Amino acid sequence: MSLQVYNSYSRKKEAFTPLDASNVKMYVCGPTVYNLVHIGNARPVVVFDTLFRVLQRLYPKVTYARNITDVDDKIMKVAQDEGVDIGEVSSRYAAEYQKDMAALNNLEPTLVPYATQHIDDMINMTQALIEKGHAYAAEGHVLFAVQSMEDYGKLSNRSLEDMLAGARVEVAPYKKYAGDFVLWKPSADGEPGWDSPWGKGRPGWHLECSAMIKKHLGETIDIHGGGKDLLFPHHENEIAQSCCAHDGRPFVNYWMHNGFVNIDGEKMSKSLGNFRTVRELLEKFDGEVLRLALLSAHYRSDMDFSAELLEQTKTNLDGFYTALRGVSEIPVEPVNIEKTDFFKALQDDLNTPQAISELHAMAKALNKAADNEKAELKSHLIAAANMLGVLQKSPEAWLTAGGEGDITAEAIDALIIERNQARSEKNWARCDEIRDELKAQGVVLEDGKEGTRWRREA
RNA sequence: GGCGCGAUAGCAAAGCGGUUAUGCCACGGAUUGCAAAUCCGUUGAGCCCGGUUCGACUCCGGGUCGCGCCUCCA
Repeated sequence: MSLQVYNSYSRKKEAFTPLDASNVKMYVCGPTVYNLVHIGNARPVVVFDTLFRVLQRLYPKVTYARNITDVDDKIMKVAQDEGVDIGEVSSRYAAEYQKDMAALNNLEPTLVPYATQHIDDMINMTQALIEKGHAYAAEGHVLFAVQSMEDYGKLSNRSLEDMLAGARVEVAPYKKYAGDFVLWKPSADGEPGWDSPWGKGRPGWHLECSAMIKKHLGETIDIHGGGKDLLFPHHENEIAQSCCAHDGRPFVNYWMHNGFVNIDGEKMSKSLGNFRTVRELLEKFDGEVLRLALLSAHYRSDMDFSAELLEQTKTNLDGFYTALRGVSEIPVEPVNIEKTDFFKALQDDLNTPQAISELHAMAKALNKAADNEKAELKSHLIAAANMLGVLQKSPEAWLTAGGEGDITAEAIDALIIERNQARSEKNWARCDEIRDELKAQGVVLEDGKEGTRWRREA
């Protein structure tokens, strides 16, 4: 079976057929960089990074772009509060974002376009939209006239009437129609801005994605991803801008949206304040734990992020690493995982829970394997885990890594030597004493055929 | 008000119109000086009410509850 993806636009699972199989094009909405990101912001990154890995396995070349929004009112507010230039705020948090995403084993996208480096492209697109009768200038603003587009609202499945009926915002006086949205807005003195045919100003939020996609990936791309809260208005407006600027030619063939990360059943969001930053979670949990936890639910469903989930995920990873530790001397050989149930699960609209279940089956098979089967089974497990972006560390390092204040490896080894001496003398009382002492410090001893191993337990 | 999503065992979470999901936890057994790890096994499920069907957790209808979008948001 080939790759199937759920397309938000058709609201159906569809077979994936790229426009150009020699170069698949994917774009995912990145962050607005004005503070540290929370774990909910990390979900689309991990999800589409995983899809990126799957696509790379299936196609010779995949061009994956994930933008950075570095001009925005929230960035301006932070800059003003700190008395610095917006560039200082945005470059600082873009760097922090890069750091957090790398800690979650996300690959670098092929392209990371920045909004402020595409102002000309945005102005050009805005001009084209005005010329084609889809936009108008008013009081220093340029607005997109949604009524000029027949299919407006199709992605988010809503009609203009319905939207306006439920509108909770006042309509700006310069809008000809309440649903029109801003392509370009004026900047006051002291606010960041760029010269344009409509005066000094800055782009509206939706415009950058349309302009950057056109510039770097072309008029029509294969996959566009993001959180489901972007369906409306962001992605709806992107479609409007791009399709209308390109005389109705298709913009995106497959729209994909991930569900939310919840805390206590409620959406985590910066505005609600109930968020957990990736940075603070990384203090307690390895990036692989966060990543596997995010992949433990199907990407389209909402998931609750709890300490229990993370602890359970940590236990699972310990299990995988324990299986690998037992075969650490066995070399990895090249294997083809495309025919495995694991890879089939990923090809079925990125069914990561199913894939993880297959990972458990692989680990179990490895644990039970005869010596002559181990190399192949180990190689399969590692190749599969690579596809999910986990099990990237050495088992030894994973299982023995300690934090500050933990008993040192040297001290543990010394006690093990003493205990082995006691064992040879059958001094079981002393043996158990040492075991208990280490256990109290979170260290578990495992007596095996080839001597005593140890690992740390949370 | 409009549009949409979900409800699966103690917890997490999939597939599937009929045959064990899986993981964590719990319990039993093998193994071990004792453990750990591992293996084998057990308990335990599908919100409610109808309908379709030989048969429904799975399809259809109606409820109930929870969540989301319609405003910045991954």
